[in-house]
Amino acid sequence: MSLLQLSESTEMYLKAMVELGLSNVVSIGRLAERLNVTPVSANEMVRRLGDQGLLTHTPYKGVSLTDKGREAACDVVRRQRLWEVFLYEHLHIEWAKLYELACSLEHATAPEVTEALAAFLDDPKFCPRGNPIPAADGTFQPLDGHPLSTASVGETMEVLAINATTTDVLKYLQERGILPGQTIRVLEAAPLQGPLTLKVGEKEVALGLSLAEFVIVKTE
Amino acid sequence: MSLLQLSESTEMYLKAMVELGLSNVVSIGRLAERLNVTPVSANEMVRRLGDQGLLTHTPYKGVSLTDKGREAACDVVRRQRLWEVFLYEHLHIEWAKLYELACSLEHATAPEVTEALAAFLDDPKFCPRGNPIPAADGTFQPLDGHPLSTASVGETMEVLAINATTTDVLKYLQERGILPGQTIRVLEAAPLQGPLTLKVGEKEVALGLSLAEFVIVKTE
DNA sequence: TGGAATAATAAGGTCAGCCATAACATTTTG
DNA sequence: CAAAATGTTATGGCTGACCTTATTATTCCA
Repeated sequence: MSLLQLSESTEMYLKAMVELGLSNVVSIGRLAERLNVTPVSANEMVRRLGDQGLLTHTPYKGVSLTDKGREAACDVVRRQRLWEVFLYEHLHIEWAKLYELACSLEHATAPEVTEALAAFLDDPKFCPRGNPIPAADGTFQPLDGHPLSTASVGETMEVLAINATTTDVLKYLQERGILPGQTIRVLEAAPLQGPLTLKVGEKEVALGLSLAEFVIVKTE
Repeated sequence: MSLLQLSESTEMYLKAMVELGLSNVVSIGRLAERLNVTPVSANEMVRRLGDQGLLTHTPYKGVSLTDKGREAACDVVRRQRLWEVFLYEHLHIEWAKLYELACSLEHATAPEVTEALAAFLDDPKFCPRGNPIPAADGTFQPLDGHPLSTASVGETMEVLAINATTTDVLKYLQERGILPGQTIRVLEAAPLQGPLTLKVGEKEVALGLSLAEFVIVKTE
């Protein structure tokens, strides 16, 4: 079990690493973008986290989690997603706000509260955005899916999860019916990184590629 | 409704002001002691909070909340105590740890979560330590009681609330059966600020005066 | 292969909320 | 009423996590 005292900022970096792909090498730029800091700041912070043994940074290549970092990160993500479940299922908080509200709570949650919460919620396996919840022992089964942005025209898919975090993006997707469980089909992909045209339920929806990255789908 | 963004530290100062007596003039020293900072730091911070219009400081006399400060403080205390109820009633967290664990959560709680939580808990009026929970509209009915430290020999009283916050103090009192609802009698008060000897249930308990300050009682 | 994009590094700045030390003011108390 | 306790103010310092600006290094791609 992890015994480290992670700062709030550290937790955000770790969480971002998981959200950008648990085992991926992530560029400083992408990390900075996700965390809304400048690349220079991300670089500094990555050095600090490297010093703490949480991740490794290969200059000009990118960043990846160490085993220690992965463990800590899973713990953080577990807390985050458990709170999402609680806020949604029991407090009936608006779907699009779950991430942001759960995020603040996550940073403030002691291990015993995490586990008591998990028990209270009956050990849920997925958060309301469709993402898997790491287990108490640190095991974590990433989704068997891929971003909608990599889908090809004609494909019919099921939305597994929404990987976005900001309320506005979540609201945007929700308003268009792009939610976990939904079936969608790619009707058209505009050239030059243009938007996708999707069939979502009965409706046709245009979706920019960068938004499509947040939508994790599984081809049926 | 309060619209200010209060820092965590600010919230702790406001909370301490309520806990030391909503309408009392509190000395910098007492505040510093409760918050575990040096008097110099408390002084600085009090100046900052004064600048924000949350409290007034009369040099050499003490500090008291302004109306604005009282409103903000009640809000903070409401969140704190609602979380205590949740942690106790639903997550079955150890009584003595409630304050500390709820404290972290409190700082991370958005207004909509507070109100959804209150509804979920069915608008409780008291926290597990016996303290009243301020209402959503800011009204707050302090307890009609006084600290055990001011009781006189022979008095029989009911414990209304425990005003302590640290886990060790709460645990100490719990171990001696000094809990809300309990009836106690002062058998003896040692001179020179010495300890009280109490009858708690069947047992005799010695309790230092400074601990007795945390025990709010009502003479029967 | 050379220019664009991306990344790294350096230097210096900000801000909140603490700390210590020290000098000085006021209040309480014995 | 004097000494002790308490409170105030000033100065300077620290830390974490950001920021900007500027220079330099590397990688990617056309």
